[in-house]
Amino acid sequence: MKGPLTIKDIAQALGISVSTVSRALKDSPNISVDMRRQIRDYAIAHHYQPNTAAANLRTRQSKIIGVILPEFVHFFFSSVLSGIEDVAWQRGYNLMIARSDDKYEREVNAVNRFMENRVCGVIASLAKETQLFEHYQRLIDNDIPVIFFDRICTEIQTERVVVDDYMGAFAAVEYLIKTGCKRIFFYNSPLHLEISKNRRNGYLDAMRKYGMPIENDMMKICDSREEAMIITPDILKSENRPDAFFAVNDETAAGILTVCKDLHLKVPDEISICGFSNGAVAMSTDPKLTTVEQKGVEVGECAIKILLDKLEGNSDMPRKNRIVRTNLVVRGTTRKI
Amino acid sequence: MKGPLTIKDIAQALGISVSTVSRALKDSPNISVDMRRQIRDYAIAHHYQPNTAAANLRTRQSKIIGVILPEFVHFFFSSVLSGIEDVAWQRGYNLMIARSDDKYEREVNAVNRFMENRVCGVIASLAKETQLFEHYQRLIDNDIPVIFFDRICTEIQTERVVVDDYMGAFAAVEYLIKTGCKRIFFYNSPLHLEISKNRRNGYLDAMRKYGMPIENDMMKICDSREEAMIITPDILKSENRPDAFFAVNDETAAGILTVCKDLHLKVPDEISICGFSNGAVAMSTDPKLTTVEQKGVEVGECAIKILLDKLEGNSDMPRKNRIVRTNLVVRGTTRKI
DNA sequence: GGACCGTTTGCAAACGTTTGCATTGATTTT
DNA sequence: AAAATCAATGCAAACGTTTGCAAACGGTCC
Repeated sequence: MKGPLTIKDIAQALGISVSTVSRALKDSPNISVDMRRQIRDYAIAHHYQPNTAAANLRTRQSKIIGVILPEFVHFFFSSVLSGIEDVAWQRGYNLMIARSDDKYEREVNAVNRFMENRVCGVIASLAKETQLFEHYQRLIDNDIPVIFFDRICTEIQTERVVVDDYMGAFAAVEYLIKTGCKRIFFYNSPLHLEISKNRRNGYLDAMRKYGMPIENDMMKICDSREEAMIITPDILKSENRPDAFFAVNDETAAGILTVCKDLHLKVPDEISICGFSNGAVAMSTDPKLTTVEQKGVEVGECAIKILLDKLEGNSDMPRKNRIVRTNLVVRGTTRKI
Repeated sequence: MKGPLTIKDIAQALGISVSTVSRALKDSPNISVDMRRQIRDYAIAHHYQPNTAAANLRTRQSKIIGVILPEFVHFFFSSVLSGIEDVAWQRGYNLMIARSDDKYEREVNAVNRFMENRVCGVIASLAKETQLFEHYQRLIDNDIPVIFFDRICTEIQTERVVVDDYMGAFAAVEYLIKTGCKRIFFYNSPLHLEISKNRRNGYLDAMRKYGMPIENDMMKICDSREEAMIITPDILKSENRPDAFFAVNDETAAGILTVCKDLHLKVPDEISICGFSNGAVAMSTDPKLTTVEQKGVEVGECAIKILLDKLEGNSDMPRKNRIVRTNLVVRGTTRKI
């Protein structure tokens, strides 16, 4: 019946009042040092664990931050989560987590639950499906700051942290061009995502800069290994086949690579391939994948730092967007310069 | 100053008492249907979000379950998390998450924070470093059920869910033997982990069953690509070199594969390789990796189902351990039978 | 017309904290 | 010697729920 030890129990045991215990436990200078020591000792000896729910109720603010990710089994997203966890942990915050599974409905549900649990802030990357944003607006309206990363929402006025998709794509395509590729195909994600637009612009600008002809069917919507395995063979068998692919993630690039090998096309001599992410698969293919490194951990750290600074009022920097640089990791699926 | 809408606000607005509102919102039959409708409508119209912290305080039990993982950027662990999230979500529970980073200290800290947040249960996989378990015992002592998975703790009396490491290893090694391998090396994780012992036993029993000679230096402690890249070359250059490797995870297996190719040894003709996990890298190597599939999602689902059933008292099944079967996925790094 | 009953609602205490303010002694000032 | 100051502690209300119990109401029964 009796739950865990409370400050009331401590007060009773020591014959003092709860307020004294409460203050002593937070090292208030109002309490004499030996009283503080006495209380602290008792608390430790009896494994006192403050009930944060009660404290939160009273102070109307929690130390829980909500994180919404499209997927967990995903190199980039789990890296971001690692980054978030690391600094949240250091600064005494807890993480509540939800997975949208790229579904709008689940995302809305996650937001609702976070509100019910009175998280003090939210970090999110949009589900692919999501096109409405009132749920996030509701958070903002309730003074719960929201930070978007990667799959950001431009319709809501809030901070964002993204990877430099434009420059990543630009640099990759430029490298392909400089190593002599003439016909560079681009496999991209659906275009309503900001990241897709930015990568597309990077691709296009690089192509234009070097006066490469661009045809519409050089750009495909394809962002998984499975899709790549399906659409790539036909493309490679056409008379006017590409001599390079730039794919939106490493899995897709790996799929392309597999198809190339099946068709006995030499990589990188006949076909160059470049991915995006630099996850575990990039090191496992043969040859190893040239790819754009996306520093997930850094993105996560950055997002939570912005959030915590905002929460704690250290927002000396009112900058709204933060761009984490990408960099091209050249390996075996592209030629040398 | 005024925070979110409370039942008190609703009561006031409707000129009724808070208890009526509270009961109506939980569809108590004590409240007349039109009163219930009225209250519900108002609540929805004004986006009422119950304050779970307050409710938890009163009822002394939360709907938050704590999850401790060694790592997030890890195919198996993130799969497990996915499984956990999925059924937690369906059954109305929230997830609080922590990463031990394989450090004992961080694990203890995570447990403490979970206790402070009054999670109703914990699912954990031990950090590699952990050899003391009083922190988990403290949870149990406070009636917070703990379920271990994969890296389980045998010193604590609680439920566990593991993958069938023994049979996974046995089947893999048996397959290698049946395809003609004679000298099978085994790269394992440190032996204080239960999973390592079980896989070792699977390896040994399979070897014994077929009368294969076992030498001590055929078993190495090596569970990362980097280590594999370091120790494997020497092994392959020795006069009495192995003709097969069984590795404790896919990354390690991929490392071995890379070394083999560097040394121009034909896989699988001269050397067979089998991994463990069946993650993304298993599909990306060339040839694709033969590996023991470890159904992470299933493990996660299983763990949380056991936990929730226990919490909700549907523990009609008092079984303490649950073993999720593994199965051998034969691909290109082993010969055909 | 009083006793009884069932349905619907309200009262008030509790959950474990935090915190403004009051109280208590002790010490210093006038 | 009374007044003022100060440090240390206690009182009590509040945070937003839940829930046992009492109250009110209308009706039914004898």
